Amino acid sequence: MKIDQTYNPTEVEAQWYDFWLKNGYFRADETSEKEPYTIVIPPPNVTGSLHMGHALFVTLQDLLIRWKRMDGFEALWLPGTDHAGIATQVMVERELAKEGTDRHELGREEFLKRVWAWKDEHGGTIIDQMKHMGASCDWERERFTLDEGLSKAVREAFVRLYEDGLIYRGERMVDWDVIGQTVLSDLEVDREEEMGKLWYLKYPLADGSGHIVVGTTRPETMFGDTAVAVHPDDPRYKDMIGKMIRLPLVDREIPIIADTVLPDPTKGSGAVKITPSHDPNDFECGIRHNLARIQVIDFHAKINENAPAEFVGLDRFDARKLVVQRFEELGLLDRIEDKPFTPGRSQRTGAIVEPLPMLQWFVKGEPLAKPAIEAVESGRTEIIPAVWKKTYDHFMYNIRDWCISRQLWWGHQIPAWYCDDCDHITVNRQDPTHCEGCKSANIRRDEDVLDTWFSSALWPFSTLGWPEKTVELDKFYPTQVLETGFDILFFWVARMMMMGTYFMDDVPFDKVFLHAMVRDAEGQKMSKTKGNVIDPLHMIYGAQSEDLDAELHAELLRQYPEGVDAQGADALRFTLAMYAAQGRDIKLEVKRIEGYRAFLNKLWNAARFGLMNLEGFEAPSYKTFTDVWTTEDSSKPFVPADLSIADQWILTRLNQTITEIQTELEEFRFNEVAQSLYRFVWNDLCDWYIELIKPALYDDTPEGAATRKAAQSTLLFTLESVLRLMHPITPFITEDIWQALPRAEDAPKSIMIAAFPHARPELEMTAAHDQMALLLDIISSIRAIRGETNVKPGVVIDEVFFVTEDVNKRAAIESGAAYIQRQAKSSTLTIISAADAAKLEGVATAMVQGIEIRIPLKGLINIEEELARLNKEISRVEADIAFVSRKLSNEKFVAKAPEEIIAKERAKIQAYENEHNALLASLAELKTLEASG
RNA sequence: GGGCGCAUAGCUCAGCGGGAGAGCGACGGCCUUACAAGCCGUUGGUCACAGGUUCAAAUCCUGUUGCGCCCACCA
Repeated sequence: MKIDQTYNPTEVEAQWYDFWLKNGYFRADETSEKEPYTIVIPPPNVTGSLHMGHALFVTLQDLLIRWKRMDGFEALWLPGTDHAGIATQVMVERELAKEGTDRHELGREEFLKRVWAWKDEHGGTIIDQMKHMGASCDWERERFTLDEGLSKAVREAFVRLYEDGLIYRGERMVDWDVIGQTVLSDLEVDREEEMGKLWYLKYPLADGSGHIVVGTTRPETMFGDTAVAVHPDDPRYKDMIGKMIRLPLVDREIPIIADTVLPDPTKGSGAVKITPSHDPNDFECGIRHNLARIQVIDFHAKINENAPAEFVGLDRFDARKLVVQRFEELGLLDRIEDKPFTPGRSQRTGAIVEPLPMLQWFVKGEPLAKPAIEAVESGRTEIIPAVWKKTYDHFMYNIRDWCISRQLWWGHQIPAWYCDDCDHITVNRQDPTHCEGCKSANIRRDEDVLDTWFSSALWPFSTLGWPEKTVELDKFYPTQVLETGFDILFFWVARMMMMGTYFMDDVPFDKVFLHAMVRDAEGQKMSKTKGNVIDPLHMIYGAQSEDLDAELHAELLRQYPEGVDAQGADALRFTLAMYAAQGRDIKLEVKRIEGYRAFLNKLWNAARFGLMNLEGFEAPSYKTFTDVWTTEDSSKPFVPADLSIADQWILTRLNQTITEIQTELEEFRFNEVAQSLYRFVWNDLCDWYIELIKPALYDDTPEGAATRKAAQSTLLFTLESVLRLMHPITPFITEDIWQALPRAEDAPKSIMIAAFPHARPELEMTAAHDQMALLLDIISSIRAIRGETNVKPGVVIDEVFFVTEDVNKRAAIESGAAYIQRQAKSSTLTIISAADAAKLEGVATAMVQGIEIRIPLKGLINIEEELARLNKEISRVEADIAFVSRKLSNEKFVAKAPEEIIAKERAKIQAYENEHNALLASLAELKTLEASG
């Protein structure tokens, strides 16, 4: 049982995933008696590949699942992928374009075959990559939003919502993606402010009595104007209401109408051109006044034949220029103002969307939102961090109907049939053969598919077999936690809440944990154009410079021209957990991943040290040793004999760490979990405990056998326990080491099915812990004197004196002398009285927990240095005294502060004064010594 | 236009009523038989600014400034 001399993450991580998989440890049993703990994965795009955002959610969700699995729950992490309508379709279309064809030439059926082929070829990539992260998903339950079962769920949901009047088809103003050739929902349109212009155009009155000026940001839409609206109370235009305008360029007459809703006398010229076909406001205004709708921009953003000949076929922005030019030529351009505005852009294609009135399918927002709001309000579902609740509420209270139809082929085709002979629409669970209204066989199915997010909204129950009443659904719904990024709070989380409460009559999850966004070290979003992408797989397996893309990874190459070393999935996971403080951007630095790999190397070496010193050590039976974690039963306490105070100290620290981690996990404070582990492993276990027990371990005499065995037991127990605590974050290295540790026959086969530690009262050995803590303080203090007075590390200090009247402390020093001697490189330790201390000449002094430490110099210590050190100490203590006495002399403080605070301050000042006196005495002696040469 | 968040050590961030913490960096010293991917020590901060509440404020309240994000039919 040995492990390699150096920690090689790639080697360590190679074998264990298959081992876990083969043993079926990831499988969740729906018939189990155990309490369920379910997380559904946020399904990544099926054609995507792993990025840092995925790496973060895999880390956090796997952490939760592995923890709960070890903790005795029936843990289900349900994986799957999303068909990602537009994204996937666009990729295949791009491929077709290279072949010089397109989907229309291919036809719907052939095209879909191509997409499925693409999916089959590339769809496994991201799943495979998640496995490299260590994801312990129940792969046997992997789902795909377009698979048979989920398609059935989508169909059922659509039909039911339609039957219940919550889905309707209607003509509404929608945002059209002129590149993607589909409508988009509000959420898929991004708005970013840019500088634009506001053109003031003169529209001549038909009777020749003058003109009216309208302001517009979109002059090219004027071909579709069907009115100009003014406010009835606007004195400037009162007399013009009812008059006709002769619309320039198109030579058509349109009325000036009075409208109280739209025109704002303080904005623009106060008169608004009305283009019902190309502006949402104008659309509404058109309905109010029964205005005609003339579409002048087509679906490819070109001017159509409703405009004068010279404009037909022009791109809308070219047309804009020409319109302005013609107006200027006609002397009808009043003026131009600069004006910032925010055009809507398609999130996917970047195209400036064109608002158009179209017949589309919608889901009603309000009735579905109500119970979802209620669920969060009542605390049934808790959103963490709580700040997001406001955002959720704001969205839900202002929810708008959701446009769910898309003019794509890749997706769930809408189950609606239109009749050519009557206007009946058939919506059915089964494909109909004829019209439900007139029985005609001339029916056509709606060509459109559903928004991808419609199927995602059903994910927490569709993946468990809904609409069938399955055992899985019964066991695992509602899920316990939804863990995802806040960027899809509206797209996904809110909609799952709505659909879950509607179809399942219960929320889809108890808790929603929203994590931060992973960005680069400067806080910039990772993107190809910025060249700041950090690929998780490069971090895990390393990347030679030639593996890196000059464009994509420009920043990384700048930092690491030679490429990066393999850091391992464990180091990446530990780093991401460490970064996962609530409600913040994650500014990922490669250096930090390297730092945590060093931490894992530290753990590795601690284990190696353990193994080297456990040779021949027989592990006690699992049932009586490490198995203490499986039970709260105190009849099975952990009681190795002959524990040293160092042993008791580390066990107490371990127990304290377990307590901390328990709370931190429960409260999703993953960064603190990682921090507690880091501190315990590095500072407590490695820096102190291992050093403290070396003499005991190296002692193979018969007299030392008992303490040696106690140290071995404690070391093994501590290592074994901390591996379990770390396993949810760093599964590979912990398994690898754990498998190498001595174990009894009856131990479990894998750490991942071992029990997660809970704090145990019998490990809280306070007296020994405090005694050891005192010794550690003393050691640190002597080391500090050595360091600051330039005593060479190799030099042994002959004599160290301790002054204290406290019997307990005297006993502690006496019994712990060996620790001090070794750790602080000192030989003779003597406890003396204050009177004898006064006789010492030329000593360095320090104060620890009321104990004076005095080290005679005798050429050992540099006097200059010691004087400097003393003076620094003295001014520090004087500042402390001043601070506390100021507080204590404040009458109000003494009158109003709680008793224990005051008592604490009194004790403090006492201690400071003692220290001060000792230091002053030492200073005086030192000066005498210096004077005498 | 409305809403939310953030300003703490050179850097990245914890802390969120009782005397400012970590990691990295910097500086000094060590190849001490687990680890130089290491060990020992040191340094480093008007906790953005201005008021207020309190015996006590980095922490609570108000305002200011600077960044960031979200929502909004934005002539």
